[in-house]
Amino acid sequence: MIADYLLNPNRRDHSLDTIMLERLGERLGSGKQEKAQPQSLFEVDTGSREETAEAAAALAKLEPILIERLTDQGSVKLFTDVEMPLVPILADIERNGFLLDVDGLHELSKELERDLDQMMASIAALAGGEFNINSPKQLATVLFEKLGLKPLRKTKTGYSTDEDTLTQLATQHELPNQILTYRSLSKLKSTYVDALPELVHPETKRLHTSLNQTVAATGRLSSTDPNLQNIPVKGDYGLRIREAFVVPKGHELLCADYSQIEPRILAHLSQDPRLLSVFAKGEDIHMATAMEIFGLPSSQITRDMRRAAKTVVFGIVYGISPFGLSQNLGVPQAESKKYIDTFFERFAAVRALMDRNIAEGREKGYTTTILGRRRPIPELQSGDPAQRGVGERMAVNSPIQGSAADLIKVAMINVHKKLHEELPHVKMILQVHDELIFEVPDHDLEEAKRLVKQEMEGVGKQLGLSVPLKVDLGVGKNWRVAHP
DNA sequence: GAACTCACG
DNA sequence: ACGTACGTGAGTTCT
Repeated sequence: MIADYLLNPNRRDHSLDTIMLERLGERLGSGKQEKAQPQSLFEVDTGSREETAEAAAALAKLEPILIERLTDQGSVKLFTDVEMPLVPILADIERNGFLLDVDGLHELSKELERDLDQMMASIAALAGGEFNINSPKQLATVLFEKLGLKPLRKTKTGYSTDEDTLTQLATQHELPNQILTYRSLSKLKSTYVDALPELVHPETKRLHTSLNQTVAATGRLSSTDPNLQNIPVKGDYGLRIREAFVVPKGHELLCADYSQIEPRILAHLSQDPRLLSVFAKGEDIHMATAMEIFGLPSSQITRDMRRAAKTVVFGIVYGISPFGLSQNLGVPQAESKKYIDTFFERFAAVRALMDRNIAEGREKGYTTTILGRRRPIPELQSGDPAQRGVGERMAVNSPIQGSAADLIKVAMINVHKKLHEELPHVKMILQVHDELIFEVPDHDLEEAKRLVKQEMEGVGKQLGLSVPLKVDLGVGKNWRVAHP
């Protein structure tokens, strides 16, 4: 929606200041459909470039207060210094767009249609009749009444048929596996392969997403219409969808990922000596935690042990419970509890950080990130223990996820500035939480790689991080190949 | 429009 | 005793 607006030829000559005001209009909009509705600020366009710039600067100063007043629904939003300078950069990204291989997706659609037709017949045979596989209700009837399989979990309205359930049911019957495959193909076809080409802009021939700065509670961006932050990255068909994200002739796609950004922030915030040492030495974090958790030298760490350690670290960042970890790893709760206990023994400062975050959240009503971004967590004051649990996990996770969002926002500002000065033909075309994507003319490639890596990693020092930041680069003619 | 499911970091 | 990992957006079905 916003992208459409910015692409309107009648508005192309408007100054960035005007665009910033437009973005403020979006930011102050109320709901999903309403986001581009003009609010009073939206109308502030004096017709004079200087006056408009002045108004924008004034708004930038007032903004935290404005936001606080206008979103006064128990959720106070305060904005740090990164959001305003990011506004024209997001507008740039939206205007640039991502080139899509529409013909390739059309081919893929036909293949998927054939596969789905075949699977539908085979599923009908196994189920003893045709039914709508996309209907969880009808599927539950087939699985749990017709075939008599044992339901595992309930939803509000009936028995669950989600991926986790079907994976477990697969040991009893052949049907669940086929359903899983059918579902995943159907998802890819409807959400991506068929939907994306419809959203290509008729003039630019590109996909222009909208990047929202006011949706995610932690300070992350979100992406809509289309969401380009959840393009598939796994499986044969998923990878073929990524192949459809391409660059024009004479260009390369450059992808730059922060490596292990959240564990690095965990190390910084906790100041845990072992974690700090792992990153200072450039060691493999998951191997290192596996060695600590299992008490074994690296030579004796198996792939499964490393995978378990990786899951434990994720769990810590999310505010873990032994139950959740045991579900995720498929091990008994007693075992997952041992992993967690041992982790906290070896990385004691991490537990202290979690306790600190929860205590701060409870006392102040909000948590904070590296740049001072606040997230209100009223759940911590709830009388309901389950709700408090929810709040505690938010209090553990928000400073980490939110600080990562801070870092990449600063990186975007720095990279954008340097590109403008040194490589004006390089376009930033997407951000996916810990990853920036650029469209680069062939002759700029080597310099762009150097610049992007240097600026992204440089944010660590700039913000006083106690760990080095590491950026992995990938280059190619499409997103599948270029993804590091 | 709610509920369910599943795509991503 | 109880529910159970953080943050998103979108397509489909059904009420």
